[in-house]
Amino acid sequence: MFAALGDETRLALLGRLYGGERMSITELSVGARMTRQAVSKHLRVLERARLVHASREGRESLYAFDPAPVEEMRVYLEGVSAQWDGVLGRLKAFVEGSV
Amino acid sequence: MFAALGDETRLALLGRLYGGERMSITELSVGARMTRQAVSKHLRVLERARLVHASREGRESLYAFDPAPVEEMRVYLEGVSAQWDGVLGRLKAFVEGSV
DNA sequence: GAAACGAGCAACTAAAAGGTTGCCTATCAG
DNA sequence: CTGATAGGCAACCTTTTAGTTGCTCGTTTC
Repeated sequence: MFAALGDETRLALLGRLYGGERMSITELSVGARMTRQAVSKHLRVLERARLVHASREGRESLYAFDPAPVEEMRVYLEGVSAQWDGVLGRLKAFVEGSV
Repeated sequence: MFAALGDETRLALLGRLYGGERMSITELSVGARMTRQAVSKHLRVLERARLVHASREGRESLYAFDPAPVEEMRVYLEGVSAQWDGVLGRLKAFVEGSV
């Protein structure tokens, strides 16, 4: 997931889908300075990371933002922060104890 | 920052520094199945992302985990989640209103 | 002071990622 | 039915990234 987000183009795509609107590949390609195929590839990367999902509708694939992974990451980082505070606390205690 | 975290090796390095201990490059290279130079390069990537910082001590560079960017990201994602809930709410209202 | 250790730098190779082009299929509109 | 539109697939090129090797330099240690 970090890898999927670690690309400006993909972040931009997510930004456009973030409004909640479902968009086709061609639609998403309009602003981008790259071909439809390139956009398509990026969307698949995002899809593999579950940040986005597609649904075929007639002749077009509509992509939509998927918030679950973001939420999961948020929760995970909360844990990281909390544990790190614990680590700092123990280090502080250790240093003070050894003076 | 996403790009920096989007690499297994670097995540592993962060994992080892996460304990709060400062470690030298050679120390960090021990478990890794790659050369010291490769580890060194990864550490610089992490350093550029401010996830880690080094301090020279005699002939060795000691690297330490830096929690600030993680915290920033956590806060940022909080905003993302909150706004997204807003987006969903508006969409729901719109759909119901248009029926 | 010499051997050993920790690390930096530069050049190089290999592999992966980002992008393009060309062609083909399915769907929609006239 | 025909033409235009949306997209998939595969081959290809180019740039970046991950990793290695060889050499050099400063710091310890004996």
